[in-house]
Amino acid sequence: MELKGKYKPKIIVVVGPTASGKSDLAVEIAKKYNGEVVSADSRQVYKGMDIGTGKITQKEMQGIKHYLLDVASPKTRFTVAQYQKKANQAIGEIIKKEKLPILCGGTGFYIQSIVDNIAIPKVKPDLKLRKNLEKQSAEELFEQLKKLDSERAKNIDKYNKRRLIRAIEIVLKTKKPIPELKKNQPYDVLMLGTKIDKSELKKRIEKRLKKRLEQGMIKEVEKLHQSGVSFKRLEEFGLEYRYIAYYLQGKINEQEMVEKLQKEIEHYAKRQMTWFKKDKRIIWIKNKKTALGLIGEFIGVRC
RNA sequence: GCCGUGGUAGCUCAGGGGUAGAGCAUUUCUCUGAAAAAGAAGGGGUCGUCAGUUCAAUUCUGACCCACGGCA
Repeated sequence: MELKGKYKPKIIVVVGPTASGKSDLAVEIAKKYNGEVVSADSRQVYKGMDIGTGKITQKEMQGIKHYLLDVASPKTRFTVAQYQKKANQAIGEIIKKEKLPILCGGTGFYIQSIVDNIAIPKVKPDLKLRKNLEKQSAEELFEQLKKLDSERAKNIDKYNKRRLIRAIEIVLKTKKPIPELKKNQPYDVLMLGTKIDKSELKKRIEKRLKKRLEQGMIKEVEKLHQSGVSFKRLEEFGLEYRYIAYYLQGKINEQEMVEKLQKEIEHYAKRQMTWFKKDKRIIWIKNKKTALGLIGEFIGVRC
């Protein structure tokens, strides 16, 4: 007999680009296999950001419990490190209840932080330091990093200030070079991807965008701003929040906003696919039935 | 019909005697506490057509075609 501790807990992961039907699938899986859903979305963690993020509604949840939604204020900055901790806690909780954890979302980095348990350097963001470094050019920052940590400098994107600043931040705080990225797999995962063809996805994005505008997406952003979320912060969130913020400030008109958003969301979906394509563990599924079948096999339940 | 302006990358346009650029779009990619963020690379044009001048024309000249505006 094998030791029980050797078994890794099984979790299901559902990924895919925006508007591809992940949330629905996750709920179906949960219903069929006694599961609960852990969201992996870097924007849905924020309270009050609902329509713009396409957050699942209470009704759509169909009684299935969802974790990692509404866990932070948009006035604060939520990071992967926090996500990693909270999501692992949630997964632990679900396992304790002897239910099936379903990790579902479109933020590749967040998914990776759980599935591969990446070791994120334990250096908290130092906004003051960042602001100071921000004044320098990418070239200057790169030169600095080269002196501080030549290894890291070798494979960093030397034009990307944000990355350079973070790298310098870590070296300055730890006084040590950044350790190589460690990965391990704490869970036994079945990764499923929802994908639809390009023209279909475009149509779905368009339809969804229209619907959400009718549902009061602009009002939502207005409300956030009134409650004290600055336009600058809203712009930082990207997509809906960024372009609606531009619109509310009169920087663009309504038509420009809608057109730009459509394109930007399409771009976003593509960037997501660039990330997910690399992960060969993902099984791209054509329909729900095959997905449910695969899961049945994976967890050893006959369907 | 006449006059004017313009016809350069998928789109909007810059340029200018030695075979071309920008922004957006498109394609591909990166990702170590901001990741819906932040970045990188590539493809693409016989410069409206035909002729003339010239060593050389996409650039100058002419005709023609097309678009837009004005006048009849």
